[in-house]
Amino acid sequence: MARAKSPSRHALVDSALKLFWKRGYHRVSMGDLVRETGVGRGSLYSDFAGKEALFHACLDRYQETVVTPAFGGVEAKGAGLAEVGQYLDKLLARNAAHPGPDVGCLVLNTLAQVTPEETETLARLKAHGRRLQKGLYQALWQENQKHQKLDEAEIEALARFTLISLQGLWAQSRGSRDIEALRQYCKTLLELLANRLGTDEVTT
Amino acid sequence: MARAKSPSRHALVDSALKLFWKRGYHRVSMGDLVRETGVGRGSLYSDFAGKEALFHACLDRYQETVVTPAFGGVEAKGAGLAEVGQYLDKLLARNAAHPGPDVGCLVLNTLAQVTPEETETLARLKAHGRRLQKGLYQALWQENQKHQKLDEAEIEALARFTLISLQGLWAQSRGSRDIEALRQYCKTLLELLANRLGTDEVTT
DNA sequence: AGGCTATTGGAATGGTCATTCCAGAACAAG
DNA sequence: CTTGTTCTGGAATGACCATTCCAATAGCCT
Repeated sequence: MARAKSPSRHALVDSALKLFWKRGYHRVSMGDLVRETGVGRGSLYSDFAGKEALFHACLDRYQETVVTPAFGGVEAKGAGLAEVGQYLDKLLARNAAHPGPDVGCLVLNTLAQVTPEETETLARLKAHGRRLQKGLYQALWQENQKHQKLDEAEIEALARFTLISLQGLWAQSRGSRDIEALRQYCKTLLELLANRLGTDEVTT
Repeated sequence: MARAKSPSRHALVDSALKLFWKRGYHRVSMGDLVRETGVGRGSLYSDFAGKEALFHACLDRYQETVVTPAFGGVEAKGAGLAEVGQYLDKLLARNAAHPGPDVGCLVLNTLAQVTPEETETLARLKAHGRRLQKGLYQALWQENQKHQKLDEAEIEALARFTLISLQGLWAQSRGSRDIEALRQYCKTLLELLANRLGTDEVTT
């Protein structure tokens, strides 16, 4: 029936994801996507309803191939502050690997450009936030078991704080090449969290 | 010589600022600006070299009319953690005053959309970051005088952390209507800072 | 009023973009 | 090879945009 698709669907989405991530949704044209993916213009429109649908596929793939590998450790059963530290290390390592100004987080970049009308896109961004929040809550809860200094509401607040604060890390990484500043930020964040939870050293 | 300008130059820039702030640089067209400001198309181009120059004027005016009123207290001589708390209160109050999803911070919104080529714009954004960083450093330094728990390098790191973390607050405020979450974030941030500085209560 | 200058807003220009269309190429099966 | 199907990529379409131009207009001074 169908002829073998030249680049597999995953490869296609990966190429598109790379472009969207680097330049942001609005700065990528369909022409760019045709050039980058190697897939014909007509085929793009028969595989996806349009530019926005393709972007949604990219957001989903981003969760699988970027968020899960980095954040999965925090979501794992029994994870604590140490796993949060490892997550931060992964973010820093990715940042250091890039040559130019970093690309930051696809979700956060999109958030700053999206309009209230693009409800489908917004829904995906919110789901991402809930995912991180939940993972952080579990890890902090686990860590709190050691000394039981906080009640559940306080852990909830601390997880929320961490999530919002982390968004600053991504925003910052877009504009600055100063990796040392980012490293220092991560170190301070971990110290503050450890301090509040009563854990005095964090072993990564 | 010159005829009185219909809306004063400040009023013109204020109108443009409002639009840019709400919708972002790329989502505002010159047609929008003509409609909103009430100034003729030709006049806009004789007063400013183009859209980007007008935007730069808006960024400058943003510093004067938005940043200074909110952040000036932190920059004042002798300011400490209490003034940082007042600054956060002002941010929250502005957020609560808006009906729809908040506009966040013009500088941060722009940061997510700007390209590395727009050097003039980038320079202004970086200057903004330096301004906040400096103010925060001074306030934290002042607060640290009370108990002298930290050395200067640690204060520097704490100021950097606070700055990056605050960027998350603005990012978050764009996507969510959950003011309570923002309030909780501010509360937690202040507590963490106070804790690290040895100040146990923060009176605003 | 009459002349001068600054301002105006509509039209024209040249560009980019998403999306649609379609004629032909590439492929598989008979 | 022939037929039927899928894929391709260039061209066409219609929309939007920044910028430039310019004839008409509105205010100011003498």
